Amino acid sequence: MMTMLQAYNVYEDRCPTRLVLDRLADKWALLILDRLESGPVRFNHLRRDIKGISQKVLSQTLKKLERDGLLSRAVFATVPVTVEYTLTPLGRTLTQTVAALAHWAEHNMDAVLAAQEAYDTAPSAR
Amino acid sequence: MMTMLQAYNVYEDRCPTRLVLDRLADKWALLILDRLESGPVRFNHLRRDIKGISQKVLSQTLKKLERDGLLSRAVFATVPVTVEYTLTPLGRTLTQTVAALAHWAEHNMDAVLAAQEAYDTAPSAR
DNA sequence: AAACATGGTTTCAAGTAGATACTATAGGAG
DNA sequence: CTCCTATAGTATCTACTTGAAACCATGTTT
Repeated sequence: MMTMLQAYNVYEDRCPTRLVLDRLADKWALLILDRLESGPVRFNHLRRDIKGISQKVLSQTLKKLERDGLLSRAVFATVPVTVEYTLTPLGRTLTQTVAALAHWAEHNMDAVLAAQEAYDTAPSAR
Repeated sequence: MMTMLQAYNVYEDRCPTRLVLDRLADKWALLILDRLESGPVRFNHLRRDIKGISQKVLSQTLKKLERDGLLSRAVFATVPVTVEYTLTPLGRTLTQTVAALAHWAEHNMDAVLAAQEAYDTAPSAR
């Protein structure tokens, strides 16, 4: 299948890639995708693992990611119904990049915190 | 310098990496960092290149990125004053990952749009 | 004098996120 | 029988953030 890569440009306002970037440039979406890398996870399990996310935002974010084809939703008719979220192959192509971003944050925290402190205590007029 | 990598965990609510992820999980910040990869750019040049960004948001985002030590701000006393923004070495370590994310969006647009259409036209109860 | 360029700040309306409470179903404890 | 637990969400209300537009200060061009 041939694709015209030049037809898409994230810098353009009306380019559909902006819609995708909007979705990816979302703290919760990144954390969810990263968390799903190791296998399927249930709703409340995600809620407990990703500290600070609310039920509403988790629900909304999962719905958007499913709509984008990045993860799939499987319902099991267990006693309290179980819902499992799994990365799709498309979603799987993303996680490596996403993980790199999340892990950059972990590795470069010290430098960023130092920069913030230097900035905040700088004597120059700001 | 030894760092305790295990001390940081993006899934934890109060972990400082969350602050960094908040910054990176920002559409405009990603676009700015990506745009600066090829060299220093002036304020209004960024504004024109990144279609749809407002002056206020550009100004605020640049300030945050400068505070985080990801880019530096240089003022030149030209006739209308010129301000140039440049990636710092720290910022430079990020751009490859950021570029990968932006370019994932460009490469996988077709699949995402197809998934959205399939989702929206699905007969299943949603 | 009016328009335009620079790099911003201010203001205000509108949209979004978060906290909390609520729904529905069914098993087990008392 | 009633209460508490668990599941996976939805509804509501408030507080914050975003975006659009106007404004500011300077100086050069028309």
